[in-house]
Parts: sequence; structure tokens; C-alpha cells
Amino acid sequence: MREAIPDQILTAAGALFYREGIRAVGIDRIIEEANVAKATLYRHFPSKDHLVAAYLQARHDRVIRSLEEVIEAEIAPRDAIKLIFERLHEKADSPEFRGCAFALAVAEHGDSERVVSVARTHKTMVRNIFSAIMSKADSGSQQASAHLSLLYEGALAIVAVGRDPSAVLIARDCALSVFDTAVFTKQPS
Amino acid sequence: MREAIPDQILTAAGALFYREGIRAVGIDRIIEEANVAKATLYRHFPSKDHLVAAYLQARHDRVIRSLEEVIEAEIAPRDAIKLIFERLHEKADSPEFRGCAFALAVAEHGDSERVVSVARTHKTMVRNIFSAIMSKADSGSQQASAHLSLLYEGALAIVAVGRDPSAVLIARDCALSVFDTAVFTKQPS
DNA sequence: GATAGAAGTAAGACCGGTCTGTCTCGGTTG
DNA sequence: CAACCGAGACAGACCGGTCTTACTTCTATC
Repeated sequence: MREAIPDQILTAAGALFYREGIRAVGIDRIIEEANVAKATLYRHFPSKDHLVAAYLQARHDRVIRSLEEVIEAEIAPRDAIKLIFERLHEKADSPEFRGCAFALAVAEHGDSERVVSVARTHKTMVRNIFSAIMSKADSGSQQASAHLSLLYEGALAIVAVGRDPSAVLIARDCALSVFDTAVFTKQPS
Repeated sequence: MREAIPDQILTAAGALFYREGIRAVGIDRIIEEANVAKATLYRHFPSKDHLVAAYLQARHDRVIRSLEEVIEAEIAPRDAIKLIFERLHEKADSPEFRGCAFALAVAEHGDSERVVSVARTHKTMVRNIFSAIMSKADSGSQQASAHLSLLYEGALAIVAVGRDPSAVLIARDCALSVFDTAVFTKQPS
């Protein structure tokens, strides 16, 4: 067995969901791509909604792990921010990039509590990543971290529609500028 | 006749598309809500894709007109920015707000050239609005206008998922800060 | 201004296709 | 033998889009 079956299904479903959209991809497409029987899929995921949530959860884990690596690496907060945006730029500079998977999923399944919940958790944790970085800069500005995540999400949204990855670099420059003024004008605690 | 039939259809379709999603709303729902026969709909809009594009176009016209009013009003650039974000906050502070209709549409129909084209045009024009405001501030910083639209889109994206309209106010504060530093550090032309 | 015809409309049957989800069957593997 | 699996038929609903039928409304011509 090359791979556990649930992962096999999630891999196929995830690629299709992100590339073509969730509603646009039927169960039949997924089981064909995953080389799996329909009953097998429904044994592991009781409904398509569950499968979508699991796909988002897997993506969430992956993205957050990648961001936490940046935090755990002992690099200066300013460079961490730079790195995060430049990693995003790399991803955005690819024809198959379609924007934030969680925003896409909520756009299609905004009425599914299961889906929205994972997406919200993800956004909250991304904000917390920026918050952690800013607190390492010993300028406890929670405001600045909110600004950074705003720029991060804005870059994702603009690239999703306009497909021009340079927006991410512009966001990076603005983020660094926000960081600098936040640190420069920091309040003594 | 209370209203031209195409507008009647567009009104019903627009409300349903935005509220529940484009793929989630079938033609039957639209014609029922618009009190119109199916053949009538297809006489005015040759396909659902055309109808979606027309819905986006109508929304585009409305939003851009509202933004241009801000420009044409003789108010200071800084106040114009403030006003734009506070108007967005008003809209976001409503249970039926679901985020940027164009981002939602692209998420669902990213492969439709007709749909993507309207969405891209919209995003470009929004950026141009900020650009026009910044050039009135006689600091020709195109960079700052890009930052402003980044914050604008970020606020839309975050509210779309998190449903917390206060993100728009945070974006406003950041935008004003960006504006101030851009004007303060402007280059002599 | 009356009238014939063209055009627009509502209502809904209908078509072929696709959707999610269930079920059966027969094979394979531990 | 028991649990899982692939393949696929099947159900019931819904999809976008076409077409028919009967009715209304507008328009052009006399």
C-alpha cells in the first residue's frame, strides 16, 4: 500500500477542489482520480461536506506549520515578515495559484458550519502568527499585527482575481513599512 | 409596467446570487423570484453565464458610481479615504454582507472569461479610484494607492470569512497611517 | 380610430445530463 | 471467515436549456 486510503482520497480531492472549485468537482471525479470506489470514499467521509472540511483542515495544517517554522527559526521579526510575504509571492507566481483556499471554500459553502469553522480558525491563527512575530519585536503592538494580516489577506484576494503576483511584493513593502513605523513609534510598556 | 423586465430579472438574480452563491441558485429559483417565465429570461440573457456577467456588471456600475461620488465631492483626500472605509464598514456591519461579490463570483466561476473579465475590470477601477485620490493629495505616490487598495481588499476578504466588521475600521486606521506617511515623506516632483 | 398581425409573455412540459448518496456483487487480503 | 475493497448499477433530485401553448400587448397600416 503506497498510501493510506483517506490520504489518497484527500490528496486527489484537494487538488481538484482547489484547481476547479468545490461545487464544480463531483464525487465521481474524485474517486476516479483517487482510484477508489465510491463506497470506500463514503466509508471514510460520511458526506461531501465532511470531505471538504477535511480537505480544508489538511490545508490548514500545512500552511500553519509552514508559518510556524518561520517563527521558530531564529530570525529577526522584520526578516520573518519579509520571508512570509516572499514565500507567498513564490506561490502566487504560479499559473495554478487561485488564491486563498479558505476564502474560496467559504465563497462556495458559506452556509456550511463545518466549512466556515475551519476557515475562520485558519484566519485567526494566521493573525496569531503575525501577532507572535510582533511581540518578538518587543513592541507589543497588536494593532500592527492586525495590519499585517490585513495586507496578507489583501494580497491573496487581489492575486486571486487579478492573477498578478506583483501585488504580493507591494504588500510586502507596505508590511515592512508598517513594521518599521510600529517599532519606531512604539510605546514604552 | 413597474420595471423593465431585464432589470426585474437582474434584481432577483442579483439578490439570490449574492446571498446564496451563483452555483447554488438555479434558473428556476430566479424566474420564480422575478415572476417571469423561463423563456423570457432566456430571451434577454442567452445563458446563465451571461446573466451572471450582467449581474456583476450592474454591481460594478453601482459600486464605482458610489466611489466616484466621493472623488467628485470636494473633500480632502484624507477625508475621502476615511469616508470610503467607513462606508464599507457600514455595509460590512450587516448580517447579509458576504464580502466582495466579484471575489465570490471568481471563486465560483474562475474559468468563465466573461465573469473574470468584469471582476478584473472592477478591481482595476477600484485601484484607480485610490490612485485619483492620492494624486489629488499632490503626492503622486502610486505606491500608496496600491497600498490603500490592498487594505481595502484585505478588509473585504477578512470580513467575508470572519464576519467581524471591525476589521474594516482597523483597515481604515492603517490606510490613514499609510496616507500620512506617504504625504509626509513625499518626493519633490 | 379600428383592426390585423407581429412580438412579447406566463406557465410549464420536457430533454439529456449531472449531482450526492445507497446498495449489490464479487474479489482480495489478512 | 471477516473486513475491506473496486466496479458500477441505481435512486431521487436538480441542473441548464429548449420548446409548446395560450394569452396579452403593442404597432403599423388602412
